[in-house]
Amino acid sequence: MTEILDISDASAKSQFVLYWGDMGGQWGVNRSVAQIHALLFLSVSPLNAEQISRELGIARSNVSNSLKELVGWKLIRRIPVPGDRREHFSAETDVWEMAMRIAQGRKEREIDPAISAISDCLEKAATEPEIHPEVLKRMQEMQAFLTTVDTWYGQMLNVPKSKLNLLMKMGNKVISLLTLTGKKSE
Amino acid sequence: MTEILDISDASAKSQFVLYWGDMGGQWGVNRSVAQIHALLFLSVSPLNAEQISRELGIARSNVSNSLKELVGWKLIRRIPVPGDRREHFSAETDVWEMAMRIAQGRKEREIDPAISAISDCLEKAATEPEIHPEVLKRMQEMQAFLTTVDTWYGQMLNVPKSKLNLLMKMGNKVISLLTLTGKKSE
DNA sequence: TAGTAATTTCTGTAATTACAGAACTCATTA
DNA sequence: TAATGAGTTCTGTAATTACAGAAATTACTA
Repeated sequence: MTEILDISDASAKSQFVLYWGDMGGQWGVNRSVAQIHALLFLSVSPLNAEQISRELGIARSNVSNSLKELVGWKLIRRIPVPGDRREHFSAETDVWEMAMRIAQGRKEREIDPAISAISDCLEKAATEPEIHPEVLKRMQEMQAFLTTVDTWYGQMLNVPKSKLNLLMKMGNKVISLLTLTGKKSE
Repeated sequence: MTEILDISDASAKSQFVLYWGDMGGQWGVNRSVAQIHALLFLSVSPLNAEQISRELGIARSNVSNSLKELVGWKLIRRIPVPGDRREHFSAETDVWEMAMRIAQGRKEREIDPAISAISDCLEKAATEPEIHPEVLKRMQEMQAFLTTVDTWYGQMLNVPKSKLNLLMKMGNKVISLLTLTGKKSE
């Protein structure tokens, strides 16, 4: 009988859950998923589906599907609670780790398919001698760009978080390090 | 009387437009908008709304709204064509520039609102002495993270494209430059 | 093996979003 | 000032997506 989440501190916390929920809209995640994620992110102990359902007032089935999606993004994971048959879930709370999981998911869902789609186009273009050279060039540039970004993403995902943090904190100072090679640009 | 786009090379090009259109779905852009963007991206000369409408078979009104949205993202711009009263549009074709415009838009629409939403929560949390310290900590970490990313984004947006390109091409090699400070991480 | 709790999948409905076509506005020219 | 062309806004419908509740499945317990 897991203790139901104490709601006495609901205000700031539940406000966070609500905000996060409809920001999900902007981010392309539906409200239920985003709310559940927020709730788990702020929960100090793992929650089961039933608790989440009651806490957020959303249907049990919806919770089930949303949890599946969050697990798919690796933003939450199943936590076995000894002596309790029900599945419990808790969220990744390291924000950097979280960001990297999301980045990984986006790479797979957004960039990779784009690259392969453009590859198809370029293949077909190769069979069209009459294609306008400028059109071909633009497709190629897009392809090259996406490939660069993809590779970069892939590399960054394997960089330890602390280094990433450092890198970002340095921000554009990093640029000066490169300026040794000092080409004029734009 | 602007010459209508020659469709003889339609296949690879129109395939690109179609692909791009439904990849828009993944990226959170609707099909019409994405298709129009793709079409303009591959067009060597500016197009007017009527041409776009006919070429893609979408309603004139829809084209009008979509163009407005693309202009809002600064991915296309109005091009006055001398001797033609109609408005013509052409897309940014520099892929780096394009990416930066999108990044800028996302920063404004996704990150900035998130930061201010969390600020609200933290403000409210400050008035709740009973709040669980761990909950507070997590909110703060999220806030700090988003702020770091936001600042970083802001700085990167002002870096010349060629440097960005270089930076990405170097990828994780950049990390080694920092390793001088050589902390062990994770 | 029957019974029950937990979870998932299915089915229909509600809500949202995308879109076409019509109506309208504004500018231009006759 | 009427007539025409371009562009936008409005209105209703279609398509999609989100979701609740029911039915079905799976896992455990007696």
